[in-house]
Amino acid sequence: MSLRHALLGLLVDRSASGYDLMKLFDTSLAHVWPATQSQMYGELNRLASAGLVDVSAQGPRGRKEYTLTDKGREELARWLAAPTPPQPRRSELLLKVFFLDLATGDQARAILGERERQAVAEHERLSALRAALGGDDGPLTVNGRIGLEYGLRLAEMERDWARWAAAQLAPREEVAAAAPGES
Amino acid sequence: MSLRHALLGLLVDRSASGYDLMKLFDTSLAHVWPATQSQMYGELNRLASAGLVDVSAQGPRGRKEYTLTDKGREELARWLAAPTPPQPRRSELLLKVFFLDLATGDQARAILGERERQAVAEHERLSALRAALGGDDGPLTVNGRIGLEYGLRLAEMERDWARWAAAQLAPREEVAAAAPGES
DNA sequence: GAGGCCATGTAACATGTTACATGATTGT
DNA sequence: ACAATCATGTAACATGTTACATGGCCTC
Repeated sequence: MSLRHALLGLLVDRSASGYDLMKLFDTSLAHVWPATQSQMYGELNRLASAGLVDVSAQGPRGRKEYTLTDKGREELARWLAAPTPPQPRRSELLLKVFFLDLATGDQARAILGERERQAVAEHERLSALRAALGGDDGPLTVNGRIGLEYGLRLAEMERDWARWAAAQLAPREEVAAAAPGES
Repeated sequence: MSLRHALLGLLVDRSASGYDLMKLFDTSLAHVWPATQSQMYGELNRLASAGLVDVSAQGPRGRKEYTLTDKGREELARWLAAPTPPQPRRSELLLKVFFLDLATGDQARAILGERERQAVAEHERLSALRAALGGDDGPLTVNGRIGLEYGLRLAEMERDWARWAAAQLAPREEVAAAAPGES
């Protein structure tokens, strides 16, 4: 239920409408906690009902500006202090790897090769982002850099793993390729 | 919708009941694709309706043994050959990191320290598992080792990242700690 | 006055979790 | 006969996705 905390967090140093929060999300949190527009408007209403935010102003087109309440601030603090259980990862890639012997050698190489490319692309994307951050060192930038670093390291790890895994596959193929020639 | 493919995959080289599949899951796939009992029975019924599996035998206590059909085999092959889109990661840890400046220094250190411990524990668990696999080299063991290696590398990456991140935090603290003394 | 953005919402559906319900069979 | 295990299922709820609906405001 952490979309709730993401929204509370964004409201800490500014009041904003659902629409504003959506935009903020897309340019910041989207990569660690994707959420759709539907979800956000729904959650904001629930947040208001629960008294964690207030509708502090009504604007032009039915615009509702939300402001964090003390109760909301408390909830956010509680969440930050609470343990973060390791969440079970659901990975389609690893599921395919589990059944890799059901695929042809070409398919297996394609699966790993594709992931390697994806990881490289992701790494480049994040590198560019980090470069754009520049030498700033405000608290927000420090946080951002720490999160970014996670993504960079993950991408490197996946890239290297995919290469390694493809190499593990190779011997099997040599055997399969040699056998028909020998018979 | 990959629970479906996980079940099809498990049925490739054996027929089994829902109960059997549940057990198999818990001792193998659970770490890459967690699923509950409820979900599996439901999915098996849907799989049977769709003609991807057959109820090949009925046993003692209403036991239904499922067997993969040709259509099911095709669907599995199709899935393996289809691209694996990188799935957006939803990470509560990274969400907290994003808001790390809202926490006290102690809280921030606790969050990262806890993750470091979790990563170390996970690494130990997987190391033990790998040791138990031994020197076998059947196709299943090769797959298993590749998946395991992913987990090991991920755990190492998280451990190192958490240490690095904690170090990034330190300067901020020194400033905060030094300032009162200077005044 | 038209197109683009601002702004919020609903409906239908898919997926996943927890808890509960029910009962048969097997081994001791 | 009792407990453990086998075996399947339903109900309620939470979360998340996609698509659609509706309309106001602003700028050119």
